[in-house]
Amino acid sequence: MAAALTPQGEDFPRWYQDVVAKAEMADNGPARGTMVIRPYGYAIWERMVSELDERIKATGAENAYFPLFIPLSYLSREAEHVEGFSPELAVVTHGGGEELAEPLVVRPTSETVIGEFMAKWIQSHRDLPLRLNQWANVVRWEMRPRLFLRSSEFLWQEGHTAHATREDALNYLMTIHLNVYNDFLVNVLAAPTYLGMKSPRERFAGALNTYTAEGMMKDGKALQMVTSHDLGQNFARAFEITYQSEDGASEVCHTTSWGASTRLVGGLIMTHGDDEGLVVPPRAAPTQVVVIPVRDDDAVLAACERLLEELRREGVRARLDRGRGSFGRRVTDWEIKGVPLRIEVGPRDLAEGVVTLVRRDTGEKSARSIQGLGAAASDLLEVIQGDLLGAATRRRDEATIDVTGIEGAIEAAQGGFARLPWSLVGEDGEDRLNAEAVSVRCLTRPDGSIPESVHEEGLLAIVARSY
RNA sequence: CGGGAAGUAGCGCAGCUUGGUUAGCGCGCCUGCUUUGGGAGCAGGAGGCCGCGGGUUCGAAUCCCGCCUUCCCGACCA
Repeated sequence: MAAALTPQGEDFPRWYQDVVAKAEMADNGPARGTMVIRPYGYAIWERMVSELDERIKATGAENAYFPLFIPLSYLSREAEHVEGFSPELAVVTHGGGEELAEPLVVRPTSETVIGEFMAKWIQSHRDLPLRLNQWANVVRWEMRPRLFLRSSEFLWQEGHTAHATREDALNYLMTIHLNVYNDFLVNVLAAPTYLGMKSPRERFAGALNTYTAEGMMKDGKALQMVTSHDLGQNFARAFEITYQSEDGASEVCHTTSWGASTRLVGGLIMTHGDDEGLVVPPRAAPTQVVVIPVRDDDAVLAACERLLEELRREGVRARLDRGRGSFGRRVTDWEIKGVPLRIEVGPRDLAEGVVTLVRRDTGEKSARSIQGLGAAASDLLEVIQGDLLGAATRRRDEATIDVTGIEGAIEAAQGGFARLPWSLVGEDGEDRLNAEAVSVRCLTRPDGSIPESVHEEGLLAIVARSY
């Protein structure tokens, strides 16, 4: 059988492109850096949206929508913010056939507009905390676009909150980072990460601190999966987001922002994919089980239909694939798309009262009784979910090497992550790493927990090549 | 944006060096028949502004200039 995809070991970037194309996830758009997300890719994104949205709402945030066009002057109000973003801004100078009095930027992120309206809506401590989230597209001009990983326009969720105290802001931010993002990454995407704080040079423009979750891709490079920012009072001062406290004094709010984007789809591909294609963890899969009749035979099709109904009764997202080409063709098509579990139904199976189950992650085949198959499939999906997390965690741990200096870190980063004391890095060390295309991905405590400050004693730096 | 490579049918490519009939091949697609337990077989068929624009020439996929897009390596980022 000819390989459908370039093997990962031969050329990983090429493998990635092949998967995106052959699994029918996305195409390049006509303008440089733009992306057309095809139904299958979008269905995976919708699974992510649904899981994230549910968790976000559970923390008390509400969805809203702010405009795509932002007056350029808004960006300028926070000095570091505009400086950080100006290289990647798309600016609209004309509208209705005339030059605009003030240029509009196409939102690269919405701290500024949302800040403006928070200032308007927040009067009293009784209005706090204000917790907003929006699902939107944003534009950041990219020099080197890659489907899902770096596109000039992408989809994301951006949360923005305002709090009375710094303590409340930080507590909430940690709830988002751990109970929303990390829970989603671990339990839905089966993607273990290193949680930590960004080094000063890697943090968001205008933030006091940025928290990250760094995933390890199968080629050993890091991908920032999500981001959460402690904005302190920087934006609150710039946009005059203030409130009157219980004792009547005027106080400046503390704000946060946090986001997760369509980049997660790229992260999913590179976390679990193999030489046969995509591997989607069951909880992230739009289709969890595909039922394939081995031949178009009335008895077989009838059995498939009954099976499909039973699976759906068990809450399994299942579909039937019939008639589209040969059996082998259908099998490989679904393998490339990474559907977690395949059920093959043929006359020989039916004669014995069984069907054949095939796991996408291991390729393992087993015959199971048709009786109670819905529940059995549902259980197996959970096993697969757990096994994928286990395998990804082992890969991450095995490819993380403790080193004692910059040289060792650069060497280790050729095939995975390196971990070393942050005190050994410093400005100079970070320069040397960056010169070798290696960067400090995050700072963590020795026990893996997230520091409160980059100045804490004993922090470790996780360094790697990255996307 | 700097360095490198490339754009010819939906996808992958040949043709270009040395301009010259209806621009080919594999896969895919359509029709029919036979098939179907791991990318099916036979027969017939459809599909091309040769990336875009300009130039040279009697004549351009082929030579020259500009632009656009894609891929790889760097600096920037979700």
